[in-house]
This record gives sequence, structure tokens and C-alpha cells, in this order.
Amino acid sequence: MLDLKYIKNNLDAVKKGMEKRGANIDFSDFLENEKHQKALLLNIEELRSQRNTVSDDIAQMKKSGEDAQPSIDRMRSVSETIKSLDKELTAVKHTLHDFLIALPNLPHDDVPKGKDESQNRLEKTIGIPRQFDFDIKDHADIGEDLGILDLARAAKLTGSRFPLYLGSGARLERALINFMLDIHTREHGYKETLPPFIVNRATMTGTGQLPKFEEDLFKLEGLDYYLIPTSEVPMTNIHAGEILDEKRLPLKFTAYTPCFRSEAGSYGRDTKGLIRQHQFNKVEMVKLTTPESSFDELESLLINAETILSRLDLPYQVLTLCTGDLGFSATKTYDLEVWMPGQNKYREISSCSNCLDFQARRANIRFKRSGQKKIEFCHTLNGSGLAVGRTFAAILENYQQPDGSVTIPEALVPYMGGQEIIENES
RNA sequence: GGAGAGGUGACCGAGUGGCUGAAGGUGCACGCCUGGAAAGCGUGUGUAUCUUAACGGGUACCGGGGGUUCGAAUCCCCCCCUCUCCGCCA
Repeated sequence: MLDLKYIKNNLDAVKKGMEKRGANIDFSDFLENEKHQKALLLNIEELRSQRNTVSDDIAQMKKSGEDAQPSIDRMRSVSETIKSLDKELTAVKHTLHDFLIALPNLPHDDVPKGKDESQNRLEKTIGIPRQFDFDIKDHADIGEDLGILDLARAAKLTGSRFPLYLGSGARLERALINFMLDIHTREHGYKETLPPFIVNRATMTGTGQLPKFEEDLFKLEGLDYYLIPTSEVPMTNIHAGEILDEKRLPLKFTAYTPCFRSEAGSYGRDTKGLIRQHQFNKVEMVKLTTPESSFDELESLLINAETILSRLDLPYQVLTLCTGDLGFSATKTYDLEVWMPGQNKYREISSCSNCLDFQARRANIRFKRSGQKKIEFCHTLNGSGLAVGRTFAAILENYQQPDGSVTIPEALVPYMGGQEIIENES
């Protein structure tokens, strides 16, 4: 959420930022409502002040046996006025809040303007895609042929876009989770967490999924509970409503969780394989930082994610998302795309974002510098480290052999109990 | 799911209609004391918002929402959460 005062005082910059995102927003109602709110507030506070003093007088009069009835009568009507003005104020407040809560974050100056993902800016390309001297398969075929992936039976169990890993496939997925978590906790200084997979409305609103993107979520029937689309949601909200000591910052959390997305509106896309599932596994990183350090922390977050790909020897590239591809809560996002030989292109495998105080303001995550009175909002960042299902897919495609088997990346062998190759298990 | 007890400031805890933004204690900060420390003593120690050059002042906030009243932390209603016992369960 953007600061109301900031919008008021920097209206042109805010408008420009929204335009850059492709959203033309009319602020005239907003400004009008804001004025109205202020006028009401002033009026109500004046009346309340009056009521408070007279109420004290009434107490005194009663004590000394004077007749307080005239004052009581007078205050009765004042109270009625307050009540009706208060009702009006509540309505205006809601209108303003609904407007603010639906506004996306402002893009950082460094973010290129663009319509969609085709206009993202390529920052670097790491690793050289392997040359194959045989006909390669995509990961879905490799996995199905080896008997370690069975998406048809998964569809029987649930429906389309759910995974079923079998044998070495299940083990590989688990190995990847452990591998990633170990690196982030032992080498990158993140605290491992295991948060709830179901969260309430307030938590979803804190990170920005609600109220605008409800249709992307799975909601529990009859409850205000939602399945998490990423562990960014519970992790970022861990300290919601708290005032942290600056000494504790940056706070760095990592978690493995399954993620649940309705994928509404993506019916034709990525129908084959593990790329786009309703349920997928992800290791996520989240940071709570001071405002002055958040962009440095974004760079290190990106490096943390890159480390996983490097250790697995997977070729990848890094892009800065353009405004058209930038998420609702982010001011700047780097995407990591891994090379997928089966599709002959790079596919997103991680997204690392700085949200500034946008989420912190929604979730009310603040901090206090030692020796200073002022309380400030934290900055929040999040990044995948990595999407596990897509990493699984990338390994199958990049490490496939002419006979259909898949070799295990060296760094992962210890996590596979020494297993170096996956051969037909069907 | 049934029965009961609770939710007050960083923490513990008092407070059943006005003098309570909130006693007392702990913690914390600063000062005194000390060779240094502990103890002791003194002072201070909420958030949001409006206003003021500043000092200060106004308003709101005692789990959340609504109600009664001139006036609510305190009375009434609804909801949420925690704890204990029973049931069930991994």
C-alpha cells in the first residue's frame, strides 16, 4: 500500500508511476474524499473534545449536588451529531482504504517501461547450453518414460495440473528441497521456517494477494482461509503488527512449502509437464530489512538464488522485469530463467523482488532504531530459491542421456544417497 | 464437538461507570553512588492522527466489531484467540 500522504504530496510522480505500469488512474475522487475525511475528522474531534469536558463537568456537578440535567440534555444531542458524522466518516474511510489497497506499488526508476515479458531487460547469461547429438525429449516424456513421473494418474486422483512423483522422481524432488534449504541456511544465513500452508485473509492482504487477486487463490469453503500460493505470504507476515529492534535486521527466512495456484485464465498455456501446476513445491527466501539496505539485499538475494543454479550446473539468464511484467507488490524484480533444452528456451525458475515498504505498510511491519524515537516501516523482499518442480524438469532435460536415462548433478548425489543416475523404473 | 476460565502497555499485574493513557512491579534508558560492578537512590520510558516555529495541546486506542449512557478498560450483544477438563484424533 502506498502512503496516503505521499500520494497527496507527490501526485505527479505517483500518476507517472502508475502510467508506466500501464494503469491510468483517476485520483480526483481520491483527493476529494481525502479532503472530506479531514473535514469530518476535525469536526468530530472538536465535538468530542466538547463532550469530554462537559462530561467531566457533569461528574463534578453530580458530586456537588447541582442540577446537571441541562448539560446532559445538551450533550445528548452532541452525541447524536457525533454518531451520525462518525457513520459518514467510516464510509469515507472505507472508500479511501479500498482505493489505496487496490493500487500497485510504484516501479523503481531503474525498471524498464514495457508492455509484457517480451520487453524485459536481459542482464546476463550464465553457462552454455549443452549440445545434444541425439533427439532430445522434454521433461514430461523423460519422466513418464522412466516411470518417475505420472501425470495421467495424478489427474485421476485430482484433476489436471497436479503432480505425482514416483520412485527416484519423488526422491529427486525431496533431494532438491533439502539441497536448497541446506545452502540457504548453512551458507546464506537464512533461518529455516515451516509455516502454515493455509492462511487467513489478513495475511493474504498483507503481502498483496488480496483483495485484487482472489481468483488466483484456492479458498477453503465456508472459511476465510486460503491455500498459500507461495510461502512468501506466511513468512513475510511472521512479524506483522510488530515493532522490531533495528539490531535484528535484516531478518532472513527460508522455507520449503507446497504452493497452490488456481491458474485461472491460463488454460491453454504449458499444458504439458511440470511447468504450470495447481500444486508445486518451492523453496522461498524472505527478508525484512531497513529502507537504506533493501536494494543491496535484493542483489544478494539474487546471488543466493543464482547459487543454486550454478551448483546444479544449469545454464540460466537473469532479467529485470519491465513494468508490464512486474508484480503488484514489487518495485523491482529480477527473474532467473533456466535453460530448458526440451522447449529450446529459457523458462522462469525464480523471481526476486524488492517491495520497499509496500507490504510492510499493509502488514504493519515496523522497526525502531536504537536511541531514536521514530518508528519506521521495514522493507520486504522475497525470492524463489528455487521453484523445485521446474528445477526437477530442468535437470531431466539438461541431464538426459541418449538411452533415456538421466544423470544426477554432482552436487545432488549426496542428497540422493549416492545415486548417480536414474534409469527406467517403470 | 461439549463444559469452564481468561485476553489490559516491551513483560507481569491492578483496575466493575466519571478524578484511569491506565496503580504497582519487572525490564529498558539516563543520572547519582562505586576503583569497577552489583545493590541502592533519583528521573524518564506507548501508538496513531490533527495542531503548534517550539514548549505544548486536541482526538482515538485496554483482543476485534456493535450497543447502552451526558460519560465505558469497566455494563450488554456478536465474533476471534489462548488456557484447563472431557470427547475425538496423528
